[in-house]
Amino acid sequence: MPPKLHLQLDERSGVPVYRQMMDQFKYYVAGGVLRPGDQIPSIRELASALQVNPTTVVKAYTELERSGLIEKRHGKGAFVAPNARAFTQLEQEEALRRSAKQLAVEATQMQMPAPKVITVVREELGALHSDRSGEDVPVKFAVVGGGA
Amino acid sequence: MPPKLHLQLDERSGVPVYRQMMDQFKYYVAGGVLRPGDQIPSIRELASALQVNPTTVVKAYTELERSGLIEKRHGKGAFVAPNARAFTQLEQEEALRRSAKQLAVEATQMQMPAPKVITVVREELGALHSDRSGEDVPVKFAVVGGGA
DNA sequence: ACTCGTGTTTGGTTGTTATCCAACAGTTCG
DNA sequence: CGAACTGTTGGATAACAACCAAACACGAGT
Repeated sequence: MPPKLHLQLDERSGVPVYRQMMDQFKYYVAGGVLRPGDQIPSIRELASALQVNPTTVVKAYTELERSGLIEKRHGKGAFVAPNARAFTQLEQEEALRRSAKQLAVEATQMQMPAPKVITVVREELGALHSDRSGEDVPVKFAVVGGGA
Repeated sequence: MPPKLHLQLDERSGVPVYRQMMDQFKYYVAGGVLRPGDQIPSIRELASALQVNPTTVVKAYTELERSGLIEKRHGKGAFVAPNARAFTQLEQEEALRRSAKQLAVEATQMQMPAPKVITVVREELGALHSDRSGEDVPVKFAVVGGGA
């Protein structure tokens, strides 16, 4: 029972596409949305859905497999590895801290007051939480361009 | 009177170094820390301080000049362009929204509750605000590795 | 067997990123 | 002038990212 995934690529971020895909699978596993044994999109399927080259997905999946997070099975598909485990709350915090730090650096350089930063973050969180469209739509994966 | 800058490179972010440098100069100008006419580090000086190749700084400066944010003057140095202006509060919010969105995506994928996200953001903001060491140190630019 | 969807592999092309080295040229000051 | 800064330019190398295309191999179903 693979859950609905919502992978989001930002072309203008400068971050390699395969890295973005890797990161987001990691987050899904870290948060327990994706659990051991769950099937994830096939290489061709994901490549098609995200409009990227299949070899790019291959690279992401290969790296994820090398790190032990997923398993590719010839002829069957790709699955979350049996021993892949969700992060503890502490680990999740540390994982999120990287992005939070980047945000903090930018905000500080712009001399933006903390309350305003918090407001923006709240808004973005809210935007995603309310974005539960596609929940019972017959689409497994939604591609959302960078939003800009 | 160029203010003290605190440029921070994260090698593991996947974002090209010259892009990181560009972004941070943009933020400093956006927030009014860097103002028109202010001198910014020379190419060689910045390259040395951040331990990157001078040509990498050249690329960043050239792009920034092309976008009208700075000016390079042969033999004299690099300066914030006369017509470079700080962002309005609304523009600052929009600029920060990009990073905030990325943070929100990750948090959501990890199913992290909003309050916990806010807490982490607050902590990182606080860490930078208290990090005023090097304020009156005879160093113009501090290099801070990705922090991890 | 056949077919379809799966992962696998190979080779090539294109463009980007970043490095290193070297030389040239403008500015300022002693 | 000469020294010490500055930006400018060119060539070369290496690694990486992403694309494209074609073929090969495994699994499950008909």
